[in-house]
Amino acid sequence: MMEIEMSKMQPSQQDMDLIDILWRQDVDLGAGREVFDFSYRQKEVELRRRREQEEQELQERLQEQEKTLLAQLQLDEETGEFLPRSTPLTHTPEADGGGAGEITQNGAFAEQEADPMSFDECMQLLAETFPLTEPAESAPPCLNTSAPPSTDLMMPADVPAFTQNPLLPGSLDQAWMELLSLPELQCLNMQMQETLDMNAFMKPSTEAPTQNYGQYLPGMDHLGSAQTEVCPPEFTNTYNGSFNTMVSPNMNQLSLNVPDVGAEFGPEEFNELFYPEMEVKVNNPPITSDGGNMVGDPPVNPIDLQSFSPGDFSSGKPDPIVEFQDSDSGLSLDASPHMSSPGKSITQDGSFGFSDSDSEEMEGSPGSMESDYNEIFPLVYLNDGSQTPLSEKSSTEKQEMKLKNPKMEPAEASGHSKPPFTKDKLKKRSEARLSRDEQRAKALQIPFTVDMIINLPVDDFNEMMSKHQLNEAQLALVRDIRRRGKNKVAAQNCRKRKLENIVGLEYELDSLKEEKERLMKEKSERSSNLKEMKQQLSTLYQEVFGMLRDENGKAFSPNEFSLQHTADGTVFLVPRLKKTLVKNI
DNA sequence: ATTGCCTGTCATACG
DNA sequence: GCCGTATGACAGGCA
Repeated sequence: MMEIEMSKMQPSQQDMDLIDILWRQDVDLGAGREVFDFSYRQKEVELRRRREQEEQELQERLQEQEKTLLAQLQLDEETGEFLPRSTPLTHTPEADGGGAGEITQNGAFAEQEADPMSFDECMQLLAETFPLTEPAESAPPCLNTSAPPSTDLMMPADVPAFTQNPLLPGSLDQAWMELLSLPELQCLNMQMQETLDMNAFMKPSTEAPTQNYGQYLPGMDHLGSAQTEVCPPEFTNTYNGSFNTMVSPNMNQLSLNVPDVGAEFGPEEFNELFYPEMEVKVNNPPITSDGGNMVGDPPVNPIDLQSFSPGDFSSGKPDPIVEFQDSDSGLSLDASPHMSSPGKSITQDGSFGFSDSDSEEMEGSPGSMESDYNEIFPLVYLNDGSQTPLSEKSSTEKQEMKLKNPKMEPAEASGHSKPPFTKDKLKKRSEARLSRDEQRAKALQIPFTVDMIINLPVDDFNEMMSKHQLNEAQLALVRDIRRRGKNKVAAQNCRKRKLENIVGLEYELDSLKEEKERLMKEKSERSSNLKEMKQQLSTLYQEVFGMLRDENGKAFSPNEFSLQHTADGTVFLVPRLKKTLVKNI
């Protein structure tokens, strides 16, 4: 019993691997890791417990900070603003340099005598002084309702940066820094980071594109950052919504506020908000000392925090999301409507729409016909209608084309039961082949896409051809393309069938071998039985024959007589000579 | 450099 | 006879 309990408490590495695999599989279903991971849940409970304890300490610390903050301020009775006291209590970050982390911009942690004003009084004062900060929150001195972050975040959008409020500079920064530097919150941040990444990955069609265009589209980073600066409310809402859904319920409001900061401010501001100076973070004693029980956990990386901001992911080190570009998602970038959007457009080298293999091919054969074609017709490229010069085509034909294009290359797309790598290679080769034909078609200025040429039914194909005056070379090329395309698919199907036949024959061969083995065994058994029965019959014969006597009580000679029996079981003693005679007769 | 595999293409046969 | 399909054979790319 104890062992079972222990095994439950400490799942083996194999169990953890299994859980991990199952979780990764179920992520698509929207299930979170915590559903499966026992240790994860346990960790959360432990985290919650520790967090409550830390909250207690933080409350006290924040009270201290607020007191020191207010101690440095004096109320301007004309403007109603708090102004720094003339007494130079503050230290600029530069002055602080890499010094003790306790001393920050406003000297929040300066070791001075605290103002006798209570924290509640301070909060009351703050609420009265800053009407923009929604005093309704009037803030019990609890972090969960967290006056500091929320007040900052609720500044109107036209207040450009957090630091522009001279009255609430460093102490709140410091508080947030400390909050985020706590080991538990580091852990939470990392979990949030993971979840955020996963969330972005799981919602590529709705949120991820708008969030990540900046990184997907080189040269458009400025757009991303601009978007960050003037983050539209729906964007922020979307982001918050997605974030809120992914944050575990037991995460307190403090954690929920974090992405708001990122959404409200750009990543730079976000970074500054939490890390006005790296030195402060690095040298901040509470960070390192409090992280004692999280040995090995790296400190919160500003880049990690940056990923909370929806706008510009491109700055700093590569975001994990970037990996998704290379991941084998099974999505064709060429097929993606986003990629054909004006954002990508007819790009730098005019190679819009060409696959990687196309590029490789072009590079691999610099003097080839394809590259020449590319020089001759740099932009007139036939890409599934997006760039086709099909101006004369009727709308019905275009619609037909749109309907038919999605099912192009069916044998390549889905019909194969080959291993994935084979499929990928097949696709790559197919793209290369298509690109050759496309290059040729482009060279001869054929106004159809290769897909159309190959996949249209005969009647439609003929109709299409009849509507365009093509010269001999164009006609020949079009028919070649169609023939090659169809034959290619046929060859693929043929090979597939051949493989299936081989597999089927192998299976049949195995079955026949098994059957043969079974029959041989059965034959052997029957032969053995027959032999045994013959032996028994011989024994019985001799026994019966030996018991027979003639009138004189003499035994019959086996050379002269034999026993024979009929179907009804009657046994006769037959003289051998006689029998021979009878037989002869 | 060789080899085996994969794929595209051609030629041909068949329905 | 045309078209689509099937298949053997060949060539080229690739690991």
